[in-house]
Amino acid sequence: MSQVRVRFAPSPTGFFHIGSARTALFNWLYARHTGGTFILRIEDTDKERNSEAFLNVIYESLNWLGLNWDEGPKVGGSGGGNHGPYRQSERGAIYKAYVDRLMAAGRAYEKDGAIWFKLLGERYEAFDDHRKKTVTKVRIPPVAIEDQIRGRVERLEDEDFVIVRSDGNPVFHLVNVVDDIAMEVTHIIRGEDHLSNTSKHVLLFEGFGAKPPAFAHIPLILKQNGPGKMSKRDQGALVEEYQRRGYLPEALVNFLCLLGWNPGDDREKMAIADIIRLFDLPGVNQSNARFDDKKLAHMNMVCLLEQPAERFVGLARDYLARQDTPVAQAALATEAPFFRDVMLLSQPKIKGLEELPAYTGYFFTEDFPIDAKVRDKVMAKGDPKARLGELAEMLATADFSSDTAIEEAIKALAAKNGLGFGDYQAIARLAASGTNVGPSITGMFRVLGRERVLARFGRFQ
RNA sequence: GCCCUCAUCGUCUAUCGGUUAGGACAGGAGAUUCUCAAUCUUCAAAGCGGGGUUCGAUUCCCCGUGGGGGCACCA
Repeated sequence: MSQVRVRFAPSPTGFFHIGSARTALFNWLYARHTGGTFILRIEDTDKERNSEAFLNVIYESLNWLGLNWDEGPKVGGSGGGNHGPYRQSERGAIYKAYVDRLMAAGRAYEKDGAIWFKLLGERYEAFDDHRKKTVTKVRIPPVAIEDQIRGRVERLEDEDFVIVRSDGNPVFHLVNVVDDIAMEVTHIIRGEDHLSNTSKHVLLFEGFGAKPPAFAHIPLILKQNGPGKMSKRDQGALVEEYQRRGYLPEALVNFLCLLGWNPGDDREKMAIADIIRLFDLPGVNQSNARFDDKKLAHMNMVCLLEQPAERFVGLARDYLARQDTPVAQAALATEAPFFRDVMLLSQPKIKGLEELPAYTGYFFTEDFPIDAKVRDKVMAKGDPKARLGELAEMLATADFSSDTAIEEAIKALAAKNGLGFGDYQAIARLAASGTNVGPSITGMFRVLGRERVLARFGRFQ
């Protein structure tokens, strides 16, 4: 029975946080690394905040990240295992049975309408400074765990605590432990914010006569600016935002892996298969990590550059299809080969798919804007109108079949007039695209085609 | 206030007692190029403080300081 079973247990709040994503990721990696089972369990005991739409946020984010679960909701008919149901809202009877066992064993009692877990030891009264009242304490030895990441951690738990509220609802600590026992979870990989809860959990495991699983508390992700851990309200905290902005899931996954873990050498960009092979719990860092969107953006660019042509064109199409702007509509309405050419011309130049509309807009309409500031700057130097005329005349009969053919033609023209390529470049770009940034003008001309280029030159004032 | 935990460039990190303390992102400079990116070269940038242990500590121990988390009939 050395089969690893790990679980990711989010509660459906309507948001899928970057920190949750990493917790899910580390659990998933460990399961895949060990050939174990990755369980998705929904902690939806808070009925007020629970809804089907909120559940979908979780499913969609996990799916997008590629973190498939072996047991849990939406897996086959029975949840992919015989440990279901996997939503806590459907496990009430199980919790009740476990609490009854505790009561029968004298490890739980009722007080003020709630059910309390009973610590076994000498009792005494003490004044609690924080709560400003006298409480009953219990003398027991501190609870010690051997954390897979932090080593030995000891903490004293010296008060009975509530496990079922007076309204009949079981509390987090109880359901969490009961489910981990019932689902035969072997490793609990969770955020460090739960480290202080672990003593309660261990006591509960023992109260149920169960051997506590291994614990691994991973460091937290701190917000980019300001103090504290990242929370849902922080800029860039939601997974769906990256999905919406056209980030590649493998880029986010790779980035998240590096926040608190590394392969032990200088490798950063890695295939997921390699990460799975190299990942292990003792390799996880102990200190919190600050989120860095610049590094994420860089990782995304690296991934984008690596994409095979057809995949990139597909990604670009998918991204634009979600935009619902005139530019995106126009782009999608063009012939597939033209669309493809434009995207492949842009692939090595952009840092993210979200730059696409602004970067390629002028390819898809004749009604593109002319940047006034750029125009002023370009027109102020030399005699751009004359250069444009010479270029138009030459291009009317030039070979448009390849970038190099166009390049040679322009260079020949420049040489003939005792000028350089640069004397033609700026005005040609401005007339053809309305701006001063973009792919090489030779590529731009080839893709636009002679007719369009000359027409744009002709219209340029 | 109490408890737990962490500590290397601005940021993410490597180093498992002996290194010119390495890499990446961000930043500076340069090269290249038809612009902008990318790319290449290059510069700047770190062991929180104080005690120990040791021939020798970034590395091990203690104290302090600082950061983070937790102290509910929230999850």
